[in-house]
Amino acid sequence: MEPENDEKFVTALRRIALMGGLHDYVALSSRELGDMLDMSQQSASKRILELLDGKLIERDLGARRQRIRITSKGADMLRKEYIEYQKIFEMKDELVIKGTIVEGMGEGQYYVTQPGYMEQFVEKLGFKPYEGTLNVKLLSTEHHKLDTLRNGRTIDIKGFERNGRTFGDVHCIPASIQNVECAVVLPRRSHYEDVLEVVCKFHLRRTLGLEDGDQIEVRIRLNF
Amino acid sequence: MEPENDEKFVTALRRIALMGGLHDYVALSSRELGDMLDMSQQSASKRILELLDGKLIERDLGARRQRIRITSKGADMLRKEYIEYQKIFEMKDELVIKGTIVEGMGEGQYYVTQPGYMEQFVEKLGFKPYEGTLNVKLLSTEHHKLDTLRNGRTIDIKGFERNGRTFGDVHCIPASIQNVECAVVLPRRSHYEDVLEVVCKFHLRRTLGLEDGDQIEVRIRLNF
DNA sequence: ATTACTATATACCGAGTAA
DNA sequence: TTTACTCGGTATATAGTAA
Repeated sequence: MEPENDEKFVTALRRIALMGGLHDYVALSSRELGDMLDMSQQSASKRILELLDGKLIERDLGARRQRIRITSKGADMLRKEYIEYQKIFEMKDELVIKGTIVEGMGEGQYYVTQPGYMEQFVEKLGFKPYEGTLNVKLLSTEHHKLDTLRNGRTIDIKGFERNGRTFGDVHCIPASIQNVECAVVLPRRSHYEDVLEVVCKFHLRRTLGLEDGDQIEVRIRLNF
Repeated sequence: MEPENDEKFVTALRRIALMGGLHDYVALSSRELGDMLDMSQQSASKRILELLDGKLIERDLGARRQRIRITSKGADMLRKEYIEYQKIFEMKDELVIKGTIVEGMGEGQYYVTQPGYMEQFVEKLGFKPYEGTLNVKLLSTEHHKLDTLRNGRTIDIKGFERNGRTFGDVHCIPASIQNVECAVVLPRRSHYEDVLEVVCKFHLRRTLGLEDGDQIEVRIRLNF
């Protein structure tokens, strides 16, 4: 039983993040880090080497001062803890995400109407979706909330193959827009998407009178 | 230079908090805690003793299963980290608290007009307060935000004595209500108060046309 | 001033075990 | 079953120091 001691890494990462290391390289000597963490320069230097080894930070070792930034792997580690704290202190069961309506390119309709998905939507979401999706582009300030969603419970729609084409797994969460029940489809993590696709029993654009560019709030139910 | 290793304590506290230990005693054996923290039963037992020693948890050592809850000191430790994560991920510099206008009992006026306070208000807040306060009773869902405020920066007004009566320290934070600049006075922690007193250059009730029972939003500036 | 190696001191963990 | 002691092995920290 090895203790897998993430904690000492996260502590250092948090310090670096508070200096802005999530967004850009920050100049940070081992002595400064040591002071912040209440440890010696030597230990801080070692900690930095460990973080580098674990690909949690990247370093630009200049002649005088090294500059450090947090990798996406390191950011994930921090976010995971943040989400735990949110659970502890917020105990919220809904998350509101703001975004604007954008034009769909028809793929929504193409995917939703695939029988392989449609059957599962009906069974797992409890309604037969309208044959098309509403696309909501998230405001940039809301983007990080996708990670919160991905770390919570989701309704998982299994992928399938059809005519030699692969349709991947889809992860949904129940939601509502202006009190109309619906479900959001989480975008793939890898593509760094910022558009939520919303499936609904009704034609949301018509029902709610929405047009491209309108700003809306999607209320997502976390503990369904 | 002793490393003052809070981190291992916070990690255990977080685990306990996720089980509900902030709100009530939770049954938690040293083996279970050990499993959750990836450590042995022996080490978890030791960790529990350390947490007890540091008054971070309280324990009800029953015959079969011990029950543990987090003390207010332990909760503070967790909240402090939570606030760091909020800083990292939210980068917010204001906090909006909702509440309703309630009747003041005249104590606001009594206190504000004490010269010992008034002089400091003028000096440290930058305005001469109207001789009375607006009392805002927080919605119960907003109560926890007081702790966030208490952990951030405050403008501290020193207490004093006068005619044998003791006037305590007062902690203020700059804020605004409907774009009118003001400052909130944090209620004493010990009394578990849920009423914010708002001091302002103007008579807020008259200026904003507020009446008892009206719901308002107080925008509090965190990084003044 | 840096970073980071080596050697030594300290802290920590867990196996064995008692109550 | 519990909790928690002692003890020995190991991991971690720092002082001294090189580059």
